[in-house]
Amino acid sequence: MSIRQKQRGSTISKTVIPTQMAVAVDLVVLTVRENKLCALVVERGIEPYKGRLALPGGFVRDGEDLDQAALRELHEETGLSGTFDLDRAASGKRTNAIYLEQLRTYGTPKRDPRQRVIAVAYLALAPNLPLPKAGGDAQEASWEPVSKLLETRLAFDHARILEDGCERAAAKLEYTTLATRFCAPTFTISELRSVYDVVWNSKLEQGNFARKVANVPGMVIATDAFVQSEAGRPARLYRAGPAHVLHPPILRAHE
Amino acid sequence: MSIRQKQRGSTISKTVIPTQMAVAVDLVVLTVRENKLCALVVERGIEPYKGRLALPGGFVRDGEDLDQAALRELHEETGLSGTFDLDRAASGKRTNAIYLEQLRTYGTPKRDPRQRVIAVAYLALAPNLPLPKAGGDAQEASWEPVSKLLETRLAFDHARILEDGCERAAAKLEYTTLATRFCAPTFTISELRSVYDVVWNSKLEQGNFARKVANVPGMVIATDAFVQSEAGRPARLYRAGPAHVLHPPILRAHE
DNA sequence: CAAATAGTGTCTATCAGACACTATCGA
DNA sequence: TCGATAGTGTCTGATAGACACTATTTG
Repeated sequence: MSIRQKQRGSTISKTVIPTQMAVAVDLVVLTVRENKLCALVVERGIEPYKGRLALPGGFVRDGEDLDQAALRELHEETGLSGTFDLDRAASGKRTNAIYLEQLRTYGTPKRDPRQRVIAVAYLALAPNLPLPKAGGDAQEASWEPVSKLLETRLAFDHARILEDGCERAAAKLEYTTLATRFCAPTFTISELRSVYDVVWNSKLEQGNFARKVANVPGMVIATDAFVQSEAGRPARLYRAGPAHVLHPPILRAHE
Repeated sequence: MSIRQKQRGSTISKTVIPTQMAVAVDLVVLTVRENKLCALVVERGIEPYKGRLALPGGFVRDGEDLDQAALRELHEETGLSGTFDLDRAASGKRTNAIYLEQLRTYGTPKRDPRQRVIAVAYLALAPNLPLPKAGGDAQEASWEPVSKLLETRLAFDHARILEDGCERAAAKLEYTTLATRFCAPTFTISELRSVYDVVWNSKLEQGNFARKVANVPGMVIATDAFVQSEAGRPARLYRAGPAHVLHPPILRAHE
């Protein structure tokens, strides 16, 4: 395949063959477990970084869309299915599909010592789901607290990617309804607040948060079911509403 | 070069050679001219899409960082220099450097009919600068109103990329101080408000906007210079302040 | 003077945050 | 009964938006 491309930006016309590179997708799959923000990681079985923890991912295949590749890798690693669809709740969709969005692309020349690899990172937000057992269809992947992962040395530039993913998630909670993606199909307001507190490392006031969420049109829809926790008054269950943007936003305390 | 990678997600170990692809950077360079949001475009001189308008861009070179490639292309197309640095104003930096940030990556298999090309798009925000004359170091690039470009048929999937870039810019004006990047080193509050109005297609109330901007700590710094326009009271000139985030944000009217 | 633009004062409705209070459960 | 959690009432300070008003220029 000898495709030639006139190089731009030069008064003297040159023809160059564009450098070919490998393209991979890497996944930052976040969830909340035991009041900690956790990410999905796999242990690398081969060099380089053999034995280190890494974000799940793999190479984009010939003729495969980037988004498709991300969905495929997610399924291969977790056995779970994902979706780029923003909608939920509407028309009783009880889908457990994990929300995905493109995060950022990383292409520093030496980020993979073997060869030039361009990594298109995706961010996924998952409810606290049990992973299919290792040894089955999926490779052994595990949830690990982000704080711990950022102390251990992740493979490649995955620490940076993970940080960027967490920051994106935290930012999106401010002005979108994506927090509900961390929750099961039905959830209590306390569970939703816990998502905010874990991702933001905050302690939002319980009463104000409940009122706030109830007043954002389309964020949550009350069901007529309740759950009883350890103690206290039973909490009403809600499901995600049709709204995507949070208006007005829930702002983190800055500075 | 026969690099092999164990394919993940399969119980039977396979080795595959990752597909190699060309990687390009494409630039959405936005500015405001004559009260219209404009983007930088070039006319394609070769097939495919010969004669069509396209976003400036080019292939990433061997050993070249993605960000470097974006800076290089920007310089080749406009003769101007860019920066990923968020800071401005502080310590009297009178840099005219155009702000850049990564936008999104586009990799649909058939987006380039010649071969698989992964395009890493960058968003650049520029003040209304004259472009160096064509025939010089830079190729002939021109500013065209975005509204017009989205009616004409841009090459490749560049209409989509342009739309995404505009949406990103509009969103960022809400909660960052990037609007000042559309302005010259010193500017009036009216000029800054015009940036918002053009990008958002809004008509913000003049008095409230001025107060708002003045009250956001670190957004703008008053100078002791004034400018006289056609008629009316002379307007004070400001320069960009050290703040990056806008707190509280300036929210668009939604719904 | 009028017209135009810059900038401030002021009022109202809304909202965030603090915190008290009520509601409803288990033990 | 107490302790715990869910949810509401209420007050205060800050803010957005509407709009009137003042300030300073050109013609």
